[in-house]
Amino acid sequence: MSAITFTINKKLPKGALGRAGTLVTPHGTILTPAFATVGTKGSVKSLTPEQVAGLGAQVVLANTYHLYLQPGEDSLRKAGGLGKFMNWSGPTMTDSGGFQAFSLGAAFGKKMNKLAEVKQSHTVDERDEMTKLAKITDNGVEFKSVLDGSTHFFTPERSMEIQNAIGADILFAFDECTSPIAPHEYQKEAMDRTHKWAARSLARHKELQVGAITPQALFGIVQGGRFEDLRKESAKIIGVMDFDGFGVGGSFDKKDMHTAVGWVNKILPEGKPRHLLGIGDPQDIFEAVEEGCDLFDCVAPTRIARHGTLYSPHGVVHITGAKYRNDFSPVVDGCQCYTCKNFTKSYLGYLFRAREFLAYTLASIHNLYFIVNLLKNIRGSIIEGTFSKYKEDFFTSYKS
RNA sequence: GCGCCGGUCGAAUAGCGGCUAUUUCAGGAGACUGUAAAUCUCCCGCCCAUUGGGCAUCGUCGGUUCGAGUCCGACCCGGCGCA
Repeated sequence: MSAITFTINKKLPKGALGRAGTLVTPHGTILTPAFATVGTKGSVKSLTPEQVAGLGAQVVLANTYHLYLQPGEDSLRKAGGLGKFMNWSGPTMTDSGGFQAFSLGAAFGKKMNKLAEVKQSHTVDERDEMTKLAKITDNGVEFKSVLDGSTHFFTPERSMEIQNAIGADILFAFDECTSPIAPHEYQKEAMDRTHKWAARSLARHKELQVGAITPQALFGIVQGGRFEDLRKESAKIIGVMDFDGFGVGGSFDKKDMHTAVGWVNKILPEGKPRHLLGIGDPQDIFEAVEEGCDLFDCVAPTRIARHGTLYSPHGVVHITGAKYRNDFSPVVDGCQCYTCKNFTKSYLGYLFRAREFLAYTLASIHNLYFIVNLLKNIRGSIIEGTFSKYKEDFFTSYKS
């Protein structure tokens, strides 16, 4: 008995993988494709839950590692779960902490992201190994707290227990997110480990669900990096396990991420939802929806917003640019977000220069609205059968 | 008029004989994809250039020295004190 139900309402024509669906969770319904706003620490940075709901967001994704360190699982459990704690009444999800094996491990202290263009193998500087905050073994991941340096050990079982305490509607299996520059040999090793962890996550999750008052759903995560053989193998193995849905995780080659997503989604069972972890660039979203992804999450909209970069249909706007100093038009003409309906580019640029907190709030509202609304429009276009045209028009206008 | 102190890239600063003149802010351009992120990077005298190179510059003009923002002299500004 699953905690969620997923119904496909309409598919893209000609056997394409994309579809519009309805995902019902214990805390509400998500119309897919959809963008999950990221609230890592139980807060969508700079926004109130009312603002998040007001811009049309359907679901919030938080992070197990961060919430475990602070405020801690006991607090979350006593609060009645993440939703009550943060006053978000809608659906919630939690990432397992697996991503931190990458962000605090291989990527720590480096200029690296999960979409690095892959050219040649890099040598690992051993001094870097000493400073990492995450170390991976077959049993789990040893983390050092980013708050106080204390050491903690996550196993798949522990991640499930903590996520159970946090109480989100949809949980993710504990996985290892690898570096995009890791060689095939290591990707294979990490993938095999992730598969074992998936089975352990699932087993512990099922135990924890026995007699649960509010049921939770668990998504398994496909890994395999940028390699076709590994991606397909991972999709086969994870896809037959008894998960409620799936996450597609890890690193991609920026140029053909959608190809890799396609390999995976052709293999995953059609009837279950698929979440593309950590992807949120507008163009990437179009591609991934076309290749069969239903859910997305990404820190980019809120992060770049706080750093002064705003989305527009023509590409990105650096709002502090000198050319906007006396531009008293909205960021996007006709945009229905609270920010565009009420404020000018000139004012926003000024708020950033003056380091006023309102800058971060207004910019985040605009960017989240842009992405959430984009997914809403994509969904509409799938249902109306105009997806291809909508995508083409968007790409023509949008310059990355 | 005399004496003392001080004049460094938009601002504020460091430098007190040794070669690329420091840092902060302001200004300009970027980056950011399951958040160590209200963060980070680069530029910020002029002229060419593909890496790079050439020429300036520390109030002004002289001087000492192999070498001067740094030492000396005169002058010009500003502040304080005494007449």
